[in-house]
Amino acid sequence: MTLSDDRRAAWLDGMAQHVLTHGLTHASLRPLAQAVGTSDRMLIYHFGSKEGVVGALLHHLAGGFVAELEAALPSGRAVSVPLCLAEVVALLRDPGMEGYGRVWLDILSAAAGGSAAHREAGQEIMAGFAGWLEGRLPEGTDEPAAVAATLLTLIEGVIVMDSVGQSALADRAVAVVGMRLS
Amino acid sequence: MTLSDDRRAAWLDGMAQHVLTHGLTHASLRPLAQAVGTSDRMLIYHFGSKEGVVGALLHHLAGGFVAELEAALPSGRAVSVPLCLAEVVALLRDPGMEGYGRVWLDILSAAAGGSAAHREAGQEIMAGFAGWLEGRLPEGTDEPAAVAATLLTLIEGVIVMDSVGQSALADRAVAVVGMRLS
DNA sequence: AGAGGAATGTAGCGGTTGCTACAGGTGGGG
DNA sequence: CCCCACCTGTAGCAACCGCTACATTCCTCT
Repeated sequence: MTLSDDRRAAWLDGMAQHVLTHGLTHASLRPLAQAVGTSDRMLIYHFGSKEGVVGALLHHLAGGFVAELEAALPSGRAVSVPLCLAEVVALLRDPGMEGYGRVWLDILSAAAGGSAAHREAGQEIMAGFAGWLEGRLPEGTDEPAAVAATLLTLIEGVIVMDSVGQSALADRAVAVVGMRLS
Repeated sequence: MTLSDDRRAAWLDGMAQHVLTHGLTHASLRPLAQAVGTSDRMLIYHFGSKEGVVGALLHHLAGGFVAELEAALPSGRAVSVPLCLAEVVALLRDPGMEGYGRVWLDILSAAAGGSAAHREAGQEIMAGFAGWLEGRLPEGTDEPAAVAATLLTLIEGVIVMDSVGQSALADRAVAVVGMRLS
């Protein structure tokens, strides 16, 4: 259980990478372990159980997601609410973020299925996203929390529409809301 | 492969019921078969493979979903766009529709994971939902298709927020958009 | 009644799952 | 030096997965 922090972080990085490309739903211990050069035996030993592995991995992914957001759009505040919305949608559609979209839907599915760990990870990711988004709203926005909630909900809808190939509908929605919120 | 239509429909009903309460992601043939009083052997025999079972089941669920929508709000058009939005959100949050929300997220997860069958089912469900929603918009709504796309995307976002216990954020978004769209 | 195809039960195959028992190695403190 | 606690490789277990071979029953058509 002592496992040096370096190695733990390296394992989590490697497993996160594996999950981002292969999905979280059907991730099993042996491929996960192979992705970081160890064995299922060791994952169980150091994390206690698969639940422990997944819990740590979800927490790691939540941090990685906000880090990715801040790395991609670090410049501070957007110049208008519609532009902010458009920027974020474009960012989430970037191929580099594709994996997060997939894992995100896996998390939602598991959370809706009753997994407390996934539900909590979902809340953690959502909180991080909401905080980052609110920080990007133009200075002096009225009711920033309400606007952020609106953008957030709409953006989640865009992710859903994209996942079934209805990006066109999502684009219309973004355009309409952008116009009404300006 | 000949399987009378009655029995096929009964099987699909039973399997749909099972999936609506136990989830689609981890549904396996043996429990599915037991739920309708047959064996995995028979499901494979009549549907060819698990893929065949799931494909038929997804199609059945798509039909069942729109049927449920029309049964719940049959009265025709809403009196205003914000009211329409509020009604639909309330309907989707009804405990009777809970199973569909869960299965919906399972479908999205699988679609994002690359399953063509789930992706197509997602499009079918989305199309049915969009059509029904557009038919509920108040008479004389400007650009009904754009408004429907907006509501649809926002509603998908609400489903997502609800699944991680952030209904409060979703409510704020519904309120804001309702105000701006009136 | 007999023939033949459709439908079904039984049993099991090969694979994967999470997890574990057992046997070692390895390194630092007495 | 030796001992003991930590770490790890090997092998395997029991359960489950989709699927299938084989034998049998059932129904229909002639």
